[in-house]
Amino acid sequence: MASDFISKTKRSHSCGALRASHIGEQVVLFGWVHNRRDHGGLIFIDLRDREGLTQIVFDPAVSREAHATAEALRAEWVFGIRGKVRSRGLQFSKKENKEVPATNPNLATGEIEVEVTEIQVFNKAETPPFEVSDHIDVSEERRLAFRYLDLRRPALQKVIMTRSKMNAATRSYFVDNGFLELETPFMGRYTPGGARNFLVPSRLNPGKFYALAESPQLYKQLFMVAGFDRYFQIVKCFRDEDLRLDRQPEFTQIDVEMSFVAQEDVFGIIEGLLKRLWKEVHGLDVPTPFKRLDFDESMRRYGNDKPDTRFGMEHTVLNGLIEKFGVEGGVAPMWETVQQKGLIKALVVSPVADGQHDPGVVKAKEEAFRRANPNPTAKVPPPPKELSRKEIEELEQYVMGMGAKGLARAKLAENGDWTQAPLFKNAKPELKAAILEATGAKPGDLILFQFGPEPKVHTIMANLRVHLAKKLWLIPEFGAGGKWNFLWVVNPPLFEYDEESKTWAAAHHAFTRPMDECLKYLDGPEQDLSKVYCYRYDVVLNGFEIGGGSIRLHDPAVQAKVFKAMGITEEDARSKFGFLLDALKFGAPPHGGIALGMDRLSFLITETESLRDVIPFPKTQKGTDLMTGAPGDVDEKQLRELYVKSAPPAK
RNA sequence: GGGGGGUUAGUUCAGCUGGUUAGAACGCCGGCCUGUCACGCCGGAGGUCAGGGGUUCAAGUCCCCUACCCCUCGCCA
Repeated sequence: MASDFISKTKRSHSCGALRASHIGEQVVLFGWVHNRRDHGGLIFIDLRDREGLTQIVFDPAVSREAHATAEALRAEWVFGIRGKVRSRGLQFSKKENKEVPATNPNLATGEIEVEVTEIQVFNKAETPPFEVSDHIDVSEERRLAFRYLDLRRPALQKVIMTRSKMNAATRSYFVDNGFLELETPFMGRYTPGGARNFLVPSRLNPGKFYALAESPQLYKQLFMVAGFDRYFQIVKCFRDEDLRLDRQPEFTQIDVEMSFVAQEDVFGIIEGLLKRLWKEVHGLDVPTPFKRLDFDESMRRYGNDKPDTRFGMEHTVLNGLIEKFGVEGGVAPMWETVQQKGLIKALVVSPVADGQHDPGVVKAKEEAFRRANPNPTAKVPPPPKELSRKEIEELEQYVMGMGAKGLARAKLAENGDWTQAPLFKNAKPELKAAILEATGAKPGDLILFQFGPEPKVHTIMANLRVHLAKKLWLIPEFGAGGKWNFLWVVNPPLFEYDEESKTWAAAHHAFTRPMDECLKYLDGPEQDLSKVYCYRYDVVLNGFEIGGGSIRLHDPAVQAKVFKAMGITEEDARSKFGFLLDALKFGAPPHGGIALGMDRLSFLITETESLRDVIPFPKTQKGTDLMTGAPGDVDEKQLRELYVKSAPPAK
């Protein structure tokens, strides 16, 4: 009986533990059939648990009974064995024409095997819908539907276990630094603004709803008011917004708040944490402090506030130049953009020199080619130096998908002519020369242009820049490529002008502290909301925002001015955040904090493709769970109990 | 809400300009095999071509609608 074996027999080792030093020992292993190789006489099985694989051998000369049982074993059956560790012995090598040790260098336990004397099958398994193996290709859809099988795959297990290690390291780091791990409610009051909330109807309060917390933001500030001084929490947050490869509706933050600190104190703590995590996971020493980049400069050079600084191709703003030449410059659409207070940006794509490609990408493409072309004399195509005309046309389709009207470009011939550049047909030679000067473009280069409304141009050019870097193998499709470029993006403006409503709105949450030297622009004779910068910061890694925070406004007087500037009446403010405003009146310490995206951190540190690879049970892009079928129907009675009526749109 | 890509055997894919019996690899089943390790060899089974509608003598292939998956803009810190 299975239970007998378990109750009488203790597991002695994991499947990743045994080494040559164990040879001769009696051991007991439990695990799953990972792979079987039946030679008729001998049967080899790779036994798998979360720690690794161990080859076990069934030899009829050792145990006829165990061998007979092993003949029936199939993939993913669960069983336990008792046996003796032995050396793998010798194997004839044709290459070396002699006997060599039969070790498997691919396995940590490759020096040994276990000769089975007793076996107990705990459970059979149906043939799984896909192999539990790292080397096979299965659609993510299938994998999500059978997530518990997918989670058996060693590569995915490793990622999930790394995440567990990160959680432990994070807790110990913060505790070591005097932080308290404090909990906050998930179910709170709905407050407008920011992300859309998931709502939970209240049965005890007909017609009322809780909102699931999009973050513990307000609560953690209350912890500071309450005097806890240093808070952290590894906490789930909920946002009912569209998903992306780096966005899930429920996700985990490392949430932090500190009293009596300035911006640099927060940076120091977070740099220390990230240093610790990279040391723990990769054994790497991440250099600190991280680089600091002004928000405005980031927008100018990269078009977004989370630049990937692993490669160049920075943007050049041409507004000044076009304005100087005026309509006589000969590029009417750009001149019009200047008139309409739009933005004109250029980006230079130079031929990629040998050795500038990402070595990982080169290697991966080579291997893929070798797999597809087994003939060893087949010549591997070289890495791309530049874009073909067809690829440039594809780029145009790509940017038009983001709402661009087209992709203006100029290919610089060796003789200095501008080709493929109808837009510059009538451009003054002096203007062209000035563009070359500003962008640094040389013969052989390709210059790409966007002009139009500022936010759109930024977005398109930012995405185009990354797209090109991947296309030209400057960075891998995913993963770090050996470069971990951490960066703080700092000093953003506090307000954002909203074209639609013609008002200034908070670009961040309403409790971000303006810089002292900007206070005079909040109101009075010098008022100019575009000049109000604030203590707000994002920490960025290789083009992903991994966290963001701010120093908070703890002074009710300044708070009142900010609300007024945003057109929020005292009444409004009271109804939205009355409890926090009250709290600030009772002696709030200066405080500030940050929240790091734990999922993003995990997926970057493990160099996986998507957040779904570091979340054990993730949602699809439509927010569904392919395994459980959530979200699902509920019956009328349940809805009635909650005083809720459901009215989905007719098909 | 918009743009792009996809859905063919259990899995990953091929299937040309519409043409008569829809293929491959892996997996699965059976047989053989005492040193394999993504074992090997021989044989076999396995298909609602996502669903619905249309065009046609004829549809996996062309057209329309729907569903689902992925990337992305908007949205989202």
